[in-house]
Amino acid sequence: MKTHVQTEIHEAVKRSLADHDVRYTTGRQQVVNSLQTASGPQSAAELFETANTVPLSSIYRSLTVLDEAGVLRKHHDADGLARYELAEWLAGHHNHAVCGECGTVEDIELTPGQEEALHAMVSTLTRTTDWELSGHTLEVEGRCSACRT
Amino acid sequence: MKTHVQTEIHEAVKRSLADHDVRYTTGRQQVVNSLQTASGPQSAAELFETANTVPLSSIYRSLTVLDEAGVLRKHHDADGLARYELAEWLAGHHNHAVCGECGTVEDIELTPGQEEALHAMVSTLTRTTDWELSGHTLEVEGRCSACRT
DNA sequence: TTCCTTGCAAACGATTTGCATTGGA
DNA sequence: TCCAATGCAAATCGTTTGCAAGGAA
Repeated sequence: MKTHVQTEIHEAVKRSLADHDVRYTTGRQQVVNSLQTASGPQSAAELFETANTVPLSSIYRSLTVLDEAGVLRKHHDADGLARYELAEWLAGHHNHAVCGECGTVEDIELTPGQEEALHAMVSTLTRTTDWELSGHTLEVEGRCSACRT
Repeated sequence: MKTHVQTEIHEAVKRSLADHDVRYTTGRQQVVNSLQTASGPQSAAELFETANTVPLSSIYRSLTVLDEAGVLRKHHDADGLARYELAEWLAGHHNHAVCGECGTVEDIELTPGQEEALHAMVSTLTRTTDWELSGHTLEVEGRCSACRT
């Protein structure tokens, strides 16, 4: 697993979309650009402000297509609002710290050793459940620096 | 942190609600009962089916009140649907397996040794972030037994 | 009595979709 | 050319809320 440099990302996305028989149009590129430069997961409304030449409905459709192609990772904040970020294979694996007070989500990185330990942990679960397990995320909760003050 | 036995739970919930100056009505008790016996986080619609003497809007209101009183834990599935479960201090700590295909969430328990390892991991994070960390959940993703067939 | 709570229906808001038009391979 | 993609408006659907009736302290 490795992180792609910015210029590589569009190529990688284009390939992924091609595999799904969809085009990498300028509207979709704008969405990827915004997500790439954003400091955290973005909602459709936020992306609409960033790239306001693209109508909201198109942004929703772009997000859906990109998500289905495995380019994005979708999650929801405390209010249920959908937020997207580039998928792990594009932006790298990371875990999340969720603020119980304001709902902010911040990316957290573990040491390779810790990630390895997590991975081993998940492996043992394969034996105790009848699921086919593929990935993991450690979600840590607490209060972010802003809410602590 | 300890798990309460079933009969204790209602007492604990009643006390929590009293602290927030709200009553523990029969409608709210039904919601807690359903959550208690469920195998995973429940949506308002699912709770409505289980306790269909209580109208949907009341279930929503009960969930909101119980959540604000710290009795419940709220999260969202892949489709953004809100799902609730009893808070950890009532039902005990556990982790989640999320099916990437159907969105089902199932509770997973780790061994005490694994939980200890996770806890240690979170402790080290306290030193590398400026957050005040309080809890953690390991989210494992994969395909549930039903979707594998 | 005095509030809190409930039921019902109407209102909301994020997201989706129908359909005619546009645009890229 | 041909079909995917777009824009706009209308439709969906989970969730919230206003208001009058019911209930517990």
